[in-house]
Amino acid sequence: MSVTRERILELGENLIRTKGYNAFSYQDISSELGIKNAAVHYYFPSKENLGTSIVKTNILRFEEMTDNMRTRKFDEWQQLETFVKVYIKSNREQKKCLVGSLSPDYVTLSDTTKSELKRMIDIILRWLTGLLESGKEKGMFDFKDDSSSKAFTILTSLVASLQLFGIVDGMDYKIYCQSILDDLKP
Amino acid sequence: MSVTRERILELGENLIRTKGYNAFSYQDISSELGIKNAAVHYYFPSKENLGTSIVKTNILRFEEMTDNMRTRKFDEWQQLETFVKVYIKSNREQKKCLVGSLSPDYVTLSDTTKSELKRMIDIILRWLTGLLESGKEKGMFDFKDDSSSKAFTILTSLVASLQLFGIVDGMDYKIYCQSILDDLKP
DNA sequence: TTTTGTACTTACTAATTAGTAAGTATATTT
DNA sequence: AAATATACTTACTAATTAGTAAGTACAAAA
Repeated sequence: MSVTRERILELGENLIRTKGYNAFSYQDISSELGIKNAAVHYYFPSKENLGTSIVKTNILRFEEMTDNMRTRKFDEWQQLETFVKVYIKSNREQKKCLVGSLSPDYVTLSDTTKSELKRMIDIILRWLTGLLESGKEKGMFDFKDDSSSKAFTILTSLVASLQLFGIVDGMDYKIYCQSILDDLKP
Repeated sequence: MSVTRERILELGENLIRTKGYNAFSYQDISSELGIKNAAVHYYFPSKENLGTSIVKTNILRFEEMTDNMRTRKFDEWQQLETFVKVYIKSNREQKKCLVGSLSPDYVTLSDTTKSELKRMIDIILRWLTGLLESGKEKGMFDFKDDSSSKAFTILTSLVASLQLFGIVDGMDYKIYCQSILDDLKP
């Protein structure tokens, strides 16, 4: 794969995760990479195409992470902590996560981007639900709700906390994430 | 106050809460109200001005709600339930809340809109923290964390759940909100 | 050596954007 | 009756947007 293509993907993702989908333009990308606007269209004919590709890339990255944890036989706590660390890194870089960046703009996205985003959220929730379920069975986690509700609560907490931490001050993100994890301790 | 001005405020808020700040235009408002684009500028010279006015209006509305609950001597559970009902109504109308709509676009907002949004979030969090604190003292609520962390968790859950409920299916928003409330029961 | 494919640039278009300056109709005040 | 304020419209500008068609430089394959 072309290095320029990968740079566009990476920069596009960063732009979505800082400015949002509807606030970034092909000019933002081309000027940053020192190429012309038409060069971006050469790799990604439309913004819809670029957006969809970015989501697809993120799905693959997530699946690589979970596959990797499974082959390395991470237990439920280790897997959850690894997952949370992704958000801690995002917060350190002053970025939102892709789900938290695109979801509020859902109605303005094209059908293909919509369905990839939906797929991404489904994949994350399915993984997290399974993790909570098996962790609960083993007595590693304790919570009242059913696993899919709890998965949804944890995901929404992480997603929106990245959005709000860029605004409110006087809070420590790591400590906040730790409280999410502590809440699951038996 | 002019009826057109109020219509613009209401429609602008709805547009922000459905399409997002960077996806709505003065044309969206003028065509819907059957007036000209310049008429919107007559009431709100700039988009920044309109955005800020919408946030200010929402702060007033929130303060009216909490003042009203205080004068009617609502207990902590009643107050929390009333607060949650605002989100249930939003979800029914397929809208996000204003905080959840504007926060992801924070970096793209003007300074005045930024500071009003920050003020709105601070006011909500301060109220919710106080509510949780006094409810905990009275033994009505039970939770591990400190009140301000718990307030933050509840707000983020509500904010992001409105964003994600528009995408994932097969979940009942009322039941989800109930599980947030149940979680606080002693 | 010619052809072909890759990776772009040049040069544009049509649409949309926020915003403005000047005019107009109508009601209210003086 | 004249002046003034309100609530707009008309008619525009300058900037930005996504997107395109045609050309170019260069390397690799035939």
